[in-house]
Amino acid sequence: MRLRKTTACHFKRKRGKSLGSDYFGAMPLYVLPEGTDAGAQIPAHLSQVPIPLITTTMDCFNKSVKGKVISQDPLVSVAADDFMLKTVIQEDPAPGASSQYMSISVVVLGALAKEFSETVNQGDVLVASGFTVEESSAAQDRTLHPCHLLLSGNDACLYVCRQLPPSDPKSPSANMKKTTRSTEVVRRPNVTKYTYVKLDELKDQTVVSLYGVVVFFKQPFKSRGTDFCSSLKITDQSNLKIVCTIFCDKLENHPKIFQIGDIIRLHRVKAQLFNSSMTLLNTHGFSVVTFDGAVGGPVEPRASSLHFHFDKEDRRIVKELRSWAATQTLRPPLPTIPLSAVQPRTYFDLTCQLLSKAVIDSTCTLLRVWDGTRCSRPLLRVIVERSSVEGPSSFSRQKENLIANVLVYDNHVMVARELKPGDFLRIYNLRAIPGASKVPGLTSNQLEDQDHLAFHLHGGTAYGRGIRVLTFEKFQEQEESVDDTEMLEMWCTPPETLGEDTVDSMTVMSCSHSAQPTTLSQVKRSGPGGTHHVRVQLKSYQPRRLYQALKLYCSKCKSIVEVPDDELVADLFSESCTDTSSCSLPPWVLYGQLEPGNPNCTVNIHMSAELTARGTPTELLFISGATLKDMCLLAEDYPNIVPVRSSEGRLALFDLSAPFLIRGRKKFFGCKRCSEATVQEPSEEVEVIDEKVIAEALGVQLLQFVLLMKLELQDATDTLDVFLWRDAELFFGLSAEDSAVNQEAQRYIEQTMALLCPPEGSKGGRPWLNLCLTAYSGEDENGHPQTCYQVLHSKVNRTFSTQTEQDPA
DNA sequence: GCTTAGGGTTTG
Repeated sequence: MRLRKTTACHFKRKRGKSLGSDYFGAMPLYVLPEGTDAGAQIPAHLSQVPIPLITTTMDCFNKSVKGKVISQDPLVSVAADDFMLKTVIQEDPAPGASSQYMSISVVVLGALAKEFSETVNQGDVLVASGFTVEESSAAQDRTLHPCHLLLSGNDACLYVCRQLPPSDPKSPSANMKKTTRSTEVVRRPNVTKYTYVKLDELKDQTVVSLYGVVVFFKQPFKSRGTDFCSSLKITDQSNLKIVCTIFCDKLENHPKIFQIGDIIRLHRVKAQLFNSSMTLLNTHGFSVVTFDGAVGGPVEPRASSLHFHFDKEDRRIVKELRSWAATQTLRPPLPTIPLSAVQPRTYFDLTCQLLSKAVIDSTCTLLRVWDGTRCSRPLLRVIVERSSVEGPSSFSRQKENLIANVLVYDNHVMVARELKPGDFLRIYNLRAIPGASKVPGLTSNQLEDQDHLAFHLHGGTAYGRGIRVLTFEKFQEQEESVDDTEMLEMWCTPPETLGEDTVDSMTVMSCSHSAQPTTLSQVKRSGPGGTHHVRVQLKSYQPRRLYQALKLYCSKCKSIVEVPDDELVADLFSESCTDTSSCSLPPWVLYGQLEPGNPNCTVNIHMSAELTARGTPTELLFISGATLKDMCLLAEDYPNIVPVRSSEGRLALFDLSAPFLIRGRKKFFGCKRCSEATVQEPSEEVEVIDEKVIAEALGVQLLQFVLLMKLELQDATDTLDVFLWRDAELFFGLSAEDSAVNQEAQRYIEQTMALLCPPEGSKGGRPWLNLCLTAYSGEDENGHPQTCYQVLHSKVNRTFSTQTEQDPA
């Protein structure tokens, strides 16, 4: 078994260091040797839960779930260096057992998802731990569990047990027995070394693999047969231009081509002579990967299949083709132009955001879009019935001036049906048409708009005509090339708030900086030392469970430590209960015993002579021989309980793994590093006895409860991990100390996070947040400098009501 | 299992 550091070790190493963004980073995936029994290799503290018994209310601590990988979706890149992957695992049914809910979806997030995609094959046996259980929104059948496992963050852990191939895949007898599907199941990495041919080496009826530069492409369109069809033309250093046709029933398996100049790698395509020209057609086992064509840009494969071969040699070929292509005139001078640069009667590609849409008739759909720029010509208004509009049916006058009405026809109507308001689109071969052209169902008052521009996407796929929904990264890439701050602002502003007097936000800032709002990509470029105001959405946050966000902070040595577990504390106290050795008492102590509730224990009470002299003997009690439960019961009646024990014949405090003080429901802890604890009574001068006074008297460096969360923020330009820590109490409007003991407060924080980051697919979407960020120099886990970010001076627009609070400790 | 399309001189 490949051993990795555990998250606990990871944490320990970080103690006392400034907060780096790796704080929640390490997520292990263990690969067990082939053929081993997964069960024998899994840590013994994990107890396996059968898949049908999984519920959202189960305690996931030290639990594991085991199953065979029966399907895997491709790795989804949700942001730079952040990934998501969905897989389904299935448990072998016990003989005679019902087959209900024998399989469950597993959603893996972050770096673990990437590692998973590179490591795990269908058929492997998986053991997952450190997961949470969520209700699944996916359509369910009787075999698939209505919940899914979420593996995210620190505790997520996967053990992979490889299945040995049933036999030599190359042997003819094995091939006879196997279906196409099972060859995929046992596909091993690194078995095939591909050789790539140049376009002038193609021979009729041969199956080859090759690289090329895209010089023409159509978005996949529905063929008359069963598949979608992608049609493209590619070239390479041989300067031949070859038409390539790809049939595939799944859209996601089609080449992800965004623009002319993209690099494409094709595996297992067949060369065919057609009309005396060589053409290429996909054949069995076909796969495709594409890359951006920009010289010097990152070589990031855009693949749909989970298993694809990619190595240094591929990287070299991509770079070589890019350099070659740069010397050719392949790229159109303007790949896409903004609305502000559109000329009447021209065809162009438009990158835009869909605001609303309306079906006009069976052959025509209206898309209302904008790209943040103002068209130099007035835009045609198209009036449609309110009831047929999906999305807002009207916008303010100011917004209307920015909105282009795009009429899409025929085959594009089907594509338009799938679009959702808010989607970012690229519309290829869009035509700008002046005047009130005939639009089905339009009223005569449209004639007023004779000079106004309308936009048509004609039927058919000629000239690459089509619509593509842009992924976040693609949009971001487009964004980076825009050097117009006004447009940046537009892009970054949610449509529903632009131009309105009140800019809604779930948060308000209380800082005095006059910083102008900026984008996350600008924040990233600025480096450490600055303060920034951003308008963002909360994409995700860690940890998901509030108790994991509660930490203890030492203001002296600046370290952050975990809150000791109640069970461990209880064990410590219980252990000392059995210790009956006597000890000498300090001269200031008055001693008494309590009626033993438990015959094995003697609860000893020690009081301060000073306080007794003042007439308040029970204001501070030093208690030994009591369990945690007893201590807590005493704390209900006495304001300050200090747990003590006998150590080497003397009265002593516990090791600081235990609370040094219990006040009501609150437990207070001391810093192990900064405390020199001894049993002492408070000095004479003090009037009010509180945790600070007691800590000082005992030589304990008091630890402060803090909330520590990592938020992943997003806007249209980028994503950014920031910490919520120093001002977390301000952010939520309640104290971390209270939230440690108050269930209402805990629920309030969890509800607030759910409001800021509603689950996928919920109504209303993610709210926008105005936040003040500070950038500072921190360290990563290797002690290398790294810029970290914190949310400061920002408060959620919500109030925690303490009315329901019964016991304010 | 086979087919689909085979770029294109757009035009509501």
